[in-house]
Amino acid sequence: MRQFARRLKQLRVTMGFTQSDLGIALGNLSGKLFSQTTICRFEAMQLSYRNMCDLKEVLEQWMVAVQMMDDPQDMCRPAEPPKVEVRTRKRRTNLDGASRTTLEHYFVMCPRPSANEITNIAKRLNLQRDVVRIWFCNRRQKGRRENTVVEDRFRMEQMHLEAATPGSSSALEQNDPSRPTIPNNPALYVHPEAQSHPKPKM
Amino acid sequence: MRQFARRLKQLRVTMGFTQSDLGIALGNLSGKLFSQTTICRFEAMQLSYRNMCDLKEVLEQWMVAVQMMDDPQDMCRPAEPPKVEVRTRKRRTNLDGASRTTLEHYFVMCPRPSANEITNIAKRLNLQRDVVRIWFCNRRQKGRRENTVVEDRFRMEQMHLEAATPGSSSALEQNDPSRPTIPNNPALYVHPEAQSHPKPKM
DNA sequence: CACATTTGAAAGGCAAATGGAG
DNA sequence: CTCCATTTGCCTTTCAAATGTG
Repeated sequence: MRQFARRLKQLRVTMGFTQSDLGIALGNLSGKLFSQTTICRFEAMQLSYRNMCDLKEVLEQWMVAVQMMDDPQDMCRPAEPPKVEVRTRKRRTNLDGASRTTLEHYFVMCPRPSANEITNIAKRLNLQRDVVRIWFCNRRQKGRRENTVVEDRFRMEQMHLEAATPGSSSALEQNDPSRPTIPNNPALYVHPEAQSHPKPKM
Repeated sequence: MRQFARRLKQLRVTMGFTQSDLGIALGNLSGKLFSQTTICRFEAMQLSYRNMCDLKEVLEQWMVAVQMMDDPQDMCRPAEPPKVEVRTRKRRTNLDGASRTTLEHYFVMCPRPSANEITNIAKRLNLQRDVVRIWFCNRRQKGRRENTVVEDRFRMEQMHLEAATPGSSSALEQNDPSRPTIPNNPALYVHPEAQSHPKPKM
């Protein structure tokens, strides 16, 4: 896998593609378009193993296709316009600060609005209903997460206090596989292959 | 100006364009294509005043064009392929870690290689000659910059020492308009209009 | 070439969108 | 629909490549 990521990057660069270009190329090659960010993560192996595997497939397709290309340089770059309209994933909405504040306001008043309420809020903010619905879902999720973290901290403090019995003060502090300390992407544990290799840093 | 930036962003968002989209749109509208980064900076007013003014022109063009568009949503998005070939600015080369290290190595040996040496290095690294030449230019520039900073620090320390004569210990320390402490973009001082407004933060 | 400036590729933060299960 | 885990991307920022002027 690590192998593959490396090869991919190499090919990409020698073909003069940016991560962004590649993402677009995937789009009008197999209909699955990706952002520069995702390509970046793939190359840096910052995705879950599953995720890596899924992406690997389309990327493989691309690698084959590109090498057969007559015009070695670009060709995939300008993004064919008439092609597929398979845009499956909805474009990420970008809520502006104002909308966010308002939503937040609604949230504190009622974190779980009814279908009707959602519709109203959406109308008032001039947003798609689903955007609002999803926002509340995500917002709740966030709240829960934060609570969890707090609890965890609390729990940890307790543990520390209780562990105040100096039995074996060996520096094995960070041996707690039950909560890996990784803040954001909790899925990113260890890839099956990833054994030692303490981050080659490049 | 601040006004304009705000209006631009608003229009962009309501038209469903991302910063990236807009950059591309400018490309196949007036031939001057910009990265998402630049658009971001414009909206955040993080460019020099001059720079802002220059960009403002093309952006104005876009604002007009978009509003006349039949298809309000996209249309400018897919990036027309046959259009202009005016790609003036060279695509930014992305040197990989290895090349960089090697170049750095050459640099310590000889920070100012002759034309021939440059050609050789380029050949050896399989890079465009100009890329190498420019790299050395920029590298020297960086070196100088760092030296300057170091010297400045040194100078400041001296000043502090000398200022040990407590004559008027009023807290006017940070009144040194000759060196504004801004590390990166030294051109980004204050826009003519920018008066107070201590960063609206959004 | 030096120096100032413009500009962008890649990476990071935050969170919007998806998908499976209830 | 909700919860929860996960995928994915918009905007941002950093570092430096490219440009322009003298």
